[in-house]
Amino acid sequence: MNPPKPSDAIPEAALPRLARYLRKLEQLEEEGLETVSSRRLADAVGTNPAQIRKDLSYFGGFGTRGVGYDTHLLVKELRRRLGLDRERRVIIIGAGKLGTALALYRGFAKQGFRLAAMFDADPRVVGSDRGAGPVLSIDELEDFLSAHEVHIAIITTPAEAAQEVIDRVAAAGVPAVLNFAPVRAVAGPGVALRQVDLSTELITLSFYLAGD
Amino acid sequence: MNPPKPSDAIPEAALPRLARYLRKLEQLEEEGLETVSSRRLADAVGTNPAQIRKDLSYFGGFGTRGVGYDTHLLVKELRRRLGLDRERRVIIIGAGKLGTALALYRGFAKQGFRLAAMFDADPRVVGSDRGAGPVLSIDELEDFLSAHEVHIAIITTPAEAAQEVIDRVAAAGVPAVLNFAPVRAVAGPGVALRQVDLSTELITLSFYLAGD
DNA sequence: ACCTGTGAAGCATTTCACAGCT
DNA sequence: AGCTGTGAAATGCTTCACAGGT
Repeated sequence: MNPPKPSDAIPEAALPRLARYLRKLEQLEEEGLETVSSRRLADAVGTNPAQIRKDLSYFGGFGTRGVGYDTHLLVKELRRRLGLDRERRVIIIGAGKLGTALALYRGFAKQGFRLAAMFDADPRVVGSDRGAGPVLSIDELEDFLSAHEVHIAIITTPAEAAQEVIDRVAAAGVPAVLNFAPVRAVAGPGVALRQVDLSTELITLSFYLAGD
Repeated sequence: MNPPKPSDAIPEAALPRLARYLRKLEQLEEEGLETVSSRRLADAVGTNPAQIRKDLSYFGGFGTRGVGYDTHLLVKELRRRLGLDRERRVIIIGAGKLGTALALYRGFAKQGFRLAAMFDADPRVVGSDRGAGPVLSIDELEDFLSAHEVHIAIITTPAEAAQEVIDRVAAAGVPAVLNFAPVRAVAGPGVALRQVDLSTELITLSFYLAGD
């Protein structure tokens, strides 16, 4: 009867934009704006209106023709669709300078991410407080993960340790990993893995300088 | 989108990959591999051979048919084309936890990036040593930039300060900026700007969790 | 009059497939 | 035989343009 609809998923490329729209919308909401048009939002985030409408349409049309989008509703819907309507528990593995910097990042809690624990392998660091209560030993990782549901693991270990740690959290059922260690890690299916790589960013910039 | 495009020939999207190939090739070179095929490299970095050949072809064909690529030559050419065959001077603005973590990152120097100075606005931080000699006052920024050529400015200030600082370094002639502050900054033409945004990364991961 | 939602056009990037060199 | 380099096809993403609702 009904032809099978090729469920056109939301393009990977749209997600970072939707996150940006949300951040701006929350700001506009705080400023008391009740309604926002795609043009208004596009100007505010530096893109074009068609892009905004297309991106929002992946989550279903919740605008009003002739008017625009209800700011509150749009924020609420975006938060829900992006999975930000519930608390997300995060752990940081690697309590060095970078891990500590991320632990202290305030924008964290603002979007519903709660830092549940930090881990480190160095006995001199274990037990100290880096912003999320006492740093736990990496030996306690599996015990902790079987006692607490954790949604995202942030990896800020040295490069050599990263892949092993990722395998361990994945095996313990953590469904998403953000890797800051400067290696290309891999994760099995069912685990979302994103990489943030300083050296790649610097090299990309370096290319645009190449003619100096 | 953001950085200027000096050469239409090479897609923006290929640059991070080329940086990754380079890192892996340097590793293979150290292991004594004289020659590498696109298939071998593809397996090592987790992509397919056609992608590798296409990407390398943007820089001109320096492989040998029937054989593969000479590892040393390929490393040398990639380094040159990516602008890594000369020293790049970098400053970090914002000597907080994140700026300090980046300053201490060892992989930095390995690719020819030299940290020339760090700046901060907080008088309690100015003068202390965070890994690149004494932290300078942000008031000295313009003086420093007119006395020293700087290729890349890394911004690790609070969100509120980022845009102003970017305007200042851009006005002083710094051609590339890497922004870690959680705001979407803008830069005029002629300034390459890249953004690294923790909160966007977390939200993107959160989306893939949305059905929990 | 204004603004959304969306097919379709226009671009960009990735993958295929094979000619041509070693 | 093996592998690169590359047009061409396929796929994915962005922008256009307008029908349709307020």
